[in-house]
Amino acid sequence: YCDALRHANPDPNLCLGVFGLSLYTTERDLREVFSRYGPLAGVNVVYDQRTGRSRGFAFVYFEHIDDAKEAMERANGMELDGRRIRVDYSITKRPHTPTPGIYMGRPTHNGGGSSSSGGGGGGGRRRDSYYDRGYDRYDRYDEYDYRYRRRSPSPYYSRYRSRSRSRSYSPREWI
DNA sequence: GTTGAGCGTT
Repeated sequence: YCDALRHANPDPNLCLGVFGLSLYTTERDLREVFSRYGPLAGVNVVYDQRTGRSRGFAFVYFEHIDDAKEAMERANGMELDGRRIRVDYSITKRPHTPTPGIYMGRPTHNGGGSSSSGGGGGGGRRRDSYYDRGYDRYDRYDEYDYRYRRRSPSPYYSRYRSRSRSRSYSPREWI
């Protein structure tokens, strides 16, 4: 998407990215502003996982594409909480599926292993192209590692394995 | 009310 960001504007889309926000602009504030252009399907301010503060950008989902278009044009450059905001059609459509950040399936020694990769066996949800976008950049093991180091060698393997039956995810899908 | 260029988790 670097290309898309550098060059042309992303294609019109129900999801708008709003950037340059004040740290104090809330989803409610955004909803107030953007619902002027039409019904919203949702608003998501992106927060820093550690501090809990806004990262200064958000995503606004419209229900109708023409409302999204109008909002894009009218709200782009508007001032909000003392900041001039940028509004674009979103490139990414949705957040990544949250993962514990560690591979919890069985190691796939023998090449053939169980069913195909990429889909995963156990009937877990299949990843579609939405979820794959930008995946390798963000869903790194490293991002989560800081929470888990200094613990026993494989705490999650044992903990989650025992629980996994009652949970909805399929271990082999985690990274 | 740190900022500040940014396309994503609670």
